[in-house]
Amino acid sequence: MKNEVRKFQQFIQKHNLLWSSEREIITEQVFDNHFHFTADDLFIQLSKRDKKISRATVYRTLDLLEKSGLVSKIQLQHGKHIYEHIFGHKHHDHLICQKCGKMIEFHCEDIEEWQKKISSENNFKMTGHSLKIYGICADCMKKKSKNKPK
Amino acid sequence: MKNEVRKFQQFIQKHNLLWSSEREIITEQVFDNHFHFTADDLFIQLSKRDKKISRATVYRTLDLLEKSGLVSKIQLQHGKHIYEHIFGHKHHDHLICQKCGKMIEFHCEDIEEWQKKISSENNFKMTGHSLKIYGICADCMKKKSKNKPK
DNA sequence: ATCCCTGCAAATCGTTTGCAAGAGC
DNA sequence: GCTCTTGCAAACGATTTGCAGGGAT
Repeated sequence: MKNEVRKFQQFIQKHNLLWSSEREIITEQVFDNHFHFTADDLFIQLSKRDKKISRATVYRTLDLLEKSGLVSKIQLQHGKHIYEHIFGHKHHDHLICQKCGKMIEFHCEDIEEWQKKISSENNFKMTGHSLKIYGICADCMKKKSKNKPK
Repeated sequence: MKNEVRKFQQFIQKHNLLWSSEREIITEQVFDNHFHFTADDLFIQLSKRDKKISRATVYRTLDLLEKSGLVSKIQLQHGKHIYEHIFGHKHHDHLICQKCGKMIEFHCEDIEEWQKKISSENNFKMTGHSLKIYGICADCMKKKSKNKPK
C-alpha cells in the first residue's frame, strides 16, 4: 500500500471510521494518476475499473481526504472545484490561464509574510488563504486565441 | 441621476444597448444601498419597490455592470458570489471571517508587486487576481464561538 | 420590421442528501 | 444489534437559458 494511502487509513481509523475497499480504491486513484483533478475526472477514471463506485461515494471520500489534510480543494469559477493531493510539499498558489485552463503553481514566501502581517494588523486569526492570479499563459499567448476560454 | 448610474448609462449606450427603467432602478439600488451584496440580496431589496423586476433581469444587469467595470464580482465558497461596486477607489483584497462572514478589505502594494513579478517570471500575462485570507475576525475571537459559521 | 429587453418557467450542473440495504464490529 | 458505508435517485441552489410578448427605433 502506498504511503499516502496508509496515512489516510490511519486518519480514518483514528476517527473511528471504517476502512472500506471503496475508500482504498479512491485514495489509490487520487495518488496514482492525478495531480489536479475534478471530482468528476476521478469518477470517470474509477468507472473504468471493475469495481463500480458511485459519485456520492467519490464526493464523500474526497471530503474526508480534504479533512485529513492529504488533499486540498481549490475553488474555481462557477462553483466548480478541483482537487490536488499533497506530498508534504510546501503550500503553493496558482496562476490560472483563462484560455486553456492550465494551472501553474508557485510559492512566494514574501507574499505569505505579507499576509501574516496584514492579518495581525487587523487582529485577524488567519486559518488559510487563497491566491489565484488569472491571465494568459505563455503557450496561449503564442497561439493567439486559438483555444476557447473554459 | 447619480454619477455612477450615469456612467452605466453611457456604457449601455456606447454598446448600442437600450437604457430601460429596470436597468436604471437596479443600478440605483446597487449604488444606493449596498456595499457587499449577493444577487439575491439585491433582488429582495428590489422586490420591496413598486416596480417588480425578475431575478433573471437582476442577473443580466449585474453581468453588464460587471462588464462595465463599475461592479466587481467576487466568488466565495460553494459557488456563491458577492458583488461590490467601485467608486474608483483602489483595488483591494479581503479578509473573510469564517464565523460571521464579515469581510474586511485591505490593500497591500507589496503583494501586488510580488504578483506582477511572479507573473512575468512565468511569462504569464496577468489580467486579474483574487486574494482571500480566511480566518476568525477580532469580534468573533472575543465572542468565542457564539456565532455559527456561514 | 427589426432589434433589444423582459418575465416566466424550465434547464443546468456540480454537489449534497434521505433513505433503504448491506457490511463490519 | 448498533453503527458506518454505500448506491440510488431525488433534492439543492445559485445561475442561465429558451421562448413568447412587449417596446423602442
